[in-house]
Amino acid sequence: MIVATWNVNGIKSRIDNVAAWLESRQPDVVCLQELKSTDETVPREPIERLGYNVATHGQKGFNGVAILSKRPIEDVRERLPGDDADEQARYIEAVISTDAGALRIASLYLPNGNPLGSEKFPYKLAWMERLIAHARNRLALEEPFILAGDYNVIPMPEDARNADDWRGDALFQPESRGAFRELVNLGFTESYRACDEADGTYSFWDYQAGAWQKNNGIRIDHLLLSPQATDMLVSASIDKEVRGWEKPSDHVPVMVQLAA
DNA sequence: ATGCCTTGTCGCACAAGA
Repeated sequence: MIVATWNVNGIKSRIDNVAAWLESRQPDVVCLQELKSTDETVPREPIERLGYNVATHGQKGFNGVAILSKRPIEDVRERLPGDDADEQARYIEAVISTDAGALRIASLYLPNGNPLGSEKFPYKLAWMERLIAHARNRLALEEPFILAGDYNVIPMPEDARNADDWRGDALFQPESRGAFRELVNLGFTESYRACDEADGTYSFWDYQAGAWQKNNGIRIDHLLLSPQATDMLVSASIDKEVRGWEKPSDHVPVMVQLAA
């Protein structure tokens, strides 16, 4: 089965691209981020027509995450635990039954954190601490579990075409990278890196300054696999050609194939 | 470069993104 994550930068503006990609790639489970829509205004029909169930946690204008699945979506939970005052729609988790048993999957949109010096950077770091605490609890269940989404973290210099351009950016701060490392080191496998894919393939290219044409990208969309999910890992890949489509998102789908 | 695009908003300029 194929499990993917894709920050679509507005589901209403991207619905034709999303439907075309679903139809051609036929993924089993897809985590979406940046819906920029409420639950009521997400265009479900073009997705459901292709055979997908849809679970959304939307928000007007900003954020918003979803899980699409050909199989039934069960036990849906919204919001990351740890801060009841946090109103931003950045996390949804559910359980999906497969031929190999139950798979727990989360779609997350980690805060950007820019600009440094604003309240946004400590919010990002606090959100990462909440994610680490929740992930620790989930790993204790010892089940196949995938944390997929837009992490807004460049893990290593080789995950950027020009790492020096990002030295002053929240996505490449030592604190951001350290928290990401701490998360992975709880026992997750960062699937794309683990599959030893070649450097130079990214998951985001800015709309500005011809970043796509120059391949001036960064790899910030990741699928983290629990040990039980890692046992099923066959391959990892990035559908970078989607960035060259008409009216593209600035992110492209990242995916794993699992033996299930 | 506070720049360069793109999306969404109780639009007619601005916030937010990364």
